[in-house]
Amino acid sequence: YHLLLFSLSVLLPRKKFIFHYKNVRWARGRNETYLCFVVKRRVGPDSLTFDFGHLRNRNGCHVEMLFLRYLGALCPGLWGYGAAGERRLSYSITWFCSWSPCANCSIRLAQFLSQMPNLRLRIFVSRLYFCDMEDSRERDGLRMLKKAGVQITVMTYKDFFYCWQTFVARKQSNFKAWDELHQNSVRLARKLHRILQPFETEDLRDAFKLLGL
DNA sequence: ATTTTCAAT
Repeated sequence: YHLLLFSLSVLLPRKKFIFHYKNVRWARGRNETYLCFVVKRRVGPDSLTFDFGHLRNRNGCHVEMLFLRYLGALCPGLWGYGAAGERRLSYSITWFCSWSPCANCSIRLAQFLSQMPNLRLRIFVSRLYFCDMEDSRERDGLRMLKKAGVQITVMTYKDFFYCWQTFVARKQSNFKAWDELHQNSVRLARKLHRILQPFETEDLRDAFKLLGL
């Protein structure tokens, strides 16, 4: 586990971070997904411990599922197999992913989290994965995650800045925003907001459209 | 105007 955690903690090369987290509309060649995470563990009323690192998808395993595999090592006591009568530890995990989760990962995550009331998950995404079609399974998946209590947010400048400071081998260089970072982030945030609206709203909108209102 | 996606070759 020590070896594992060490390998998770290596900082991302600058170019790799920029290429994979760039929130461009047409993300050609981003055939990998990166996940930068911060794990906070509540050890007392006023004290926390931190763990952080990054992962990449490997061998056909999506990075979210890879993260779940490592969760036991990252979050000791999450499953409550400590001493008898000992309370389960509470964790909050924030991750920053270059793509939003696919439908299957969303379903698996939602199922998993429903059994883990002591685990809070916040997901920041740079780009939305296969969410163009109104009826895409990925859209359904994101709604399921929200229903499971996951906070899903599109990354803004401050999030990229934070990631740069935290996960990147930046060698004292400051984060420089790429062209259209802000516009792309706003566009994607609006899109995500529409996706996460309850179904009724879309139904109403369709009804209004039908009525010509 | 059109372009892409946790590859496959």
